[in-house]
Amino acid sequence: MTTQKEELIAESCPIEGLLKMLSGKWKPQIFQLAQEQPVRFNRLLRQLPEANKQSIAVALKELEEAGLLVKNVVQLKPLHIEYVLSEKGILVIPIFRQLEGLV
Amino acid sequence: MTTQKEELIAESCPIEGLLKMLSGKWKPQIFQLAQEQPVRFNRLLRQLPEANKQSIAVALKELEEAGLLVKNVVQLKPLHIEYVLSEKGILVIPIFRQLEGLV
DNA sequence: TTGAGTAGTCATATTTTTCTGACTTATTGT
DNA sequence: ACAATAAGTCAGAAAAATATGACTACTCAA
Repeated sequence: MTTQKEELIAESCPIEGLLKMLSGKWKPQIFQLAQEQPVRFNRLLRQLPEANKQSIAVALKELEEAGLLVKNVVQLKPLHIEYVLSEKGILVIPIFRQLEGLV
Repeated sequence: MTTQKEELIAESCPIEGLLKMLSGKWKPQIFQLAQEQPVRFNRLLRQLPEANKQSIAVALKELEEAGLLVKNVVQLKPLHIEYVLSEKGILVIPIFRQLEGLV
């Protein structure tokens, strides 16, 4: 739950909110993997063997809430739920490439 | 080498390190303020009245370590220690402006 | 019917980050 | 001499993030 304090701070500093899109454990890695192919819960558990269910579930939820990923149900039995990059997510990629460039 | 459809990416993720430049409490705000004028410890305590000494000290140290700020001793008595944007810090600004633009 | 795959949730630890208040060392002003 | 400002440091407490292991609910193949 967001406190009053956090809201005031977020309003006063745009960068802070932006960084929260991808800050949090495994979120950068998941965002990376999503650039190659849609990501799925159980596959991520295998791709990131040191991650745990909980963190991956939280990361997927927050990446979706941040508008970087879109959740999508694939009609296979059993149902597959995949997360693909949103339009916004795609726009973010070249910007992070620039940041990588100046390190 | 086996042809693995599900590739393991446990270790390297360039974005992750980049985000750490500015993730941490008060670091985005301090970076913002540093774009206006050099920042100083005690002045930050007044500019960010909800922050505490410890966090500001840590933030300044880490922003310096990340190469975004440069520490500089001003020969006033008592000595003033100010932190100014580095070249790299200046290069980061327009990139974050782009990120702000797509929200 | 049993076992394995799908995608999670939940309560409880453990770990990491942040906060609090006392303390330091040096200089200036009254 | 004493209070105020500079720039911090430190230990311990509180809060937040992350990890662990058990559990749910559905489908498929043997």
